Amino acid sequence: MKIDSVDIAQTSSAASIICEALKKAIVEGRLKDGEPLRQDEIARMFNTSRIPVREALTMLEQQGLVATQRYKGAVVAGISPDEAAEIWDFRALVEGHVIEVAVPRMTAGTLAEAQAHLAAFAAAAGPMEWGDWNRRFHMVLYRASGLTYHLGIIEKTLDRVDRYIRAQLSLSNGLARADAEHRAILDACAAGDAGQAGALTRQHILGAKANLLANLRAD
Amino acid sequence: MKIDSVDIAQTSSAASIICEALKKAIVEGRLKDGEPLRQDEIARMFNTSRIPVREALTMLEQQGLVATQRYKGAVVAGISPDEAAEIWDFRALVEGHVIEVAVPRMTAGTLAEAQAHLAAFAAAAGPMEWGDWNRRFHMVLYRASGLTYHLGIIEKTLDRVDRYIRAQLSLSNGLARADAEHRAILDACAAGDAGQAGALTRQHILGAKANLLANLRAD
DNA sequence: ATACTGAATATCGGATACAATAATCAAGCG
DNA sequence: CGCTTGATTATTGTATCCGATATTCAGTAT
Repeated sequence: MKIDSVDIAQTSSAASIICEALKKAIVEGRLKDGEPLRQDEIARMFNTSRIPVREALTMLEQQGLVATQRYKGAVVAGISPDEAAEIWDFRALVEGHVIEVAVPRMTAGTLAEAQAHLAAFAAAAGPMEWGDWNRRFHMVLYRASGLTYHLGIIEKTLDRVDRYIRAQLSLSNGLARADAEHRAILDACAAGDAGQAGALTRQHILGAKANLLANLRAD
Repeated sequence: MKIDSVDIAQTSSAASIICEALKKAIVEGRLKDGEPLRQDEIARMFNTSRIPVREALTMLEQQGLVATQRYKGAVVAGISPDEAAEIWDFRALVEGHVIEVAVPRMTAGTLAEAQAHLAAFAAAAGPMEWGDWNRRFHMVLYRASGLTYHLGIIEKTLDRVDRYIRAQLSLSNGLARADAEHRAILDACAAGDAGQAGALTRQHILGAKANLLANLRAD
């Protein structure tokens, strides 16, 4: 076999492509809470029938990103202050644990990558990029844990709340504060102090929770 | 309005009915790991077309209960020893935390209900019932926490592994040991000792993990 | 006998068409 | 004028049909 081979496997169906596109729009906050998602309209956007659209919406509903009512359609699922408070507590619990497992397994490459994401975060120009680099920074550290199941749950949870995190980063001091805390977390990781990394991560998340709730209440 | 009104709302579509039925069969272990799920076969069973079947399968895939390959179909998703180990650690983390939150919020009714489930558990006759009452016992205690998001994650995780728990309960000493540990947990709850309840729950889960891994390795 | 080739079958992904339900709106009645 | 009632429209849920892909198996050549 002397020719170069390309993996031609179509691993992605129309449904999953549509799902990913919608998910991205929701996570980035381009689709607002409660905004209805019409099957016909989406089908026309992607030049497909409604069948794959319906499967995409089914996936998103399972992920908690949209809420569907029979014969009434799907809307972007919002989040109540109570839910928000609980989800941030959950994040502190799980992400705090995962980073403690991760620290002793981090390589020089892990730390370098996290450092690079931190620099990109500081240099980024708008809420979209801030959110992206923020998330990448944390996930690189978590991924060193090798805890696949935990990581999947974390990703799902972040998908659910990423747009609120982006909004918080945009507020006054949000960016500077996050940056300082990120550096402290990374220092603890570099020092191999798992307990400290866990404690700082929990503080980071619970501090964000307090800010978020204060702002949600302001509305 | 003087007549009795019945909620005639059809909250359940064909897809969700099929999904629940398949989920029950998988969770109870009646469908074995790797067993293929043919669309038209299932469609015939429920007297529907394949469309709602496909939506049910996408739901189950999102929940991690089936694995789908494009143009090849869906099979019941098994679990590797590594995944099992990680999932039990996750359970210890989350369920341990949730019960600590729950203890101070438990009412006399909560404890009575848990007690009743314990009795039913001891009186039950086979692996199916053991599994059901075991799960109900734990969930009643967790539910007192009021932590909706955490509870949802716990339910999803238990769906994923319930058949393995059932299998473990059927093994020698599995039942007696679980019963003794359940009583200890309930006692701690009744005494209002959240820390103790959390510690016992974690032991309960991590002990089960050790048993499970020993048995998985024996194969 | 074995390995390759190609047709036949089984199964899945998607498009079109129809049925069921909800939302809108106009007409009639008090 | 407000409320109800019925028809119209919009949207969703499901069935049927068609094209795409994978699998199986018979046939053939080496």
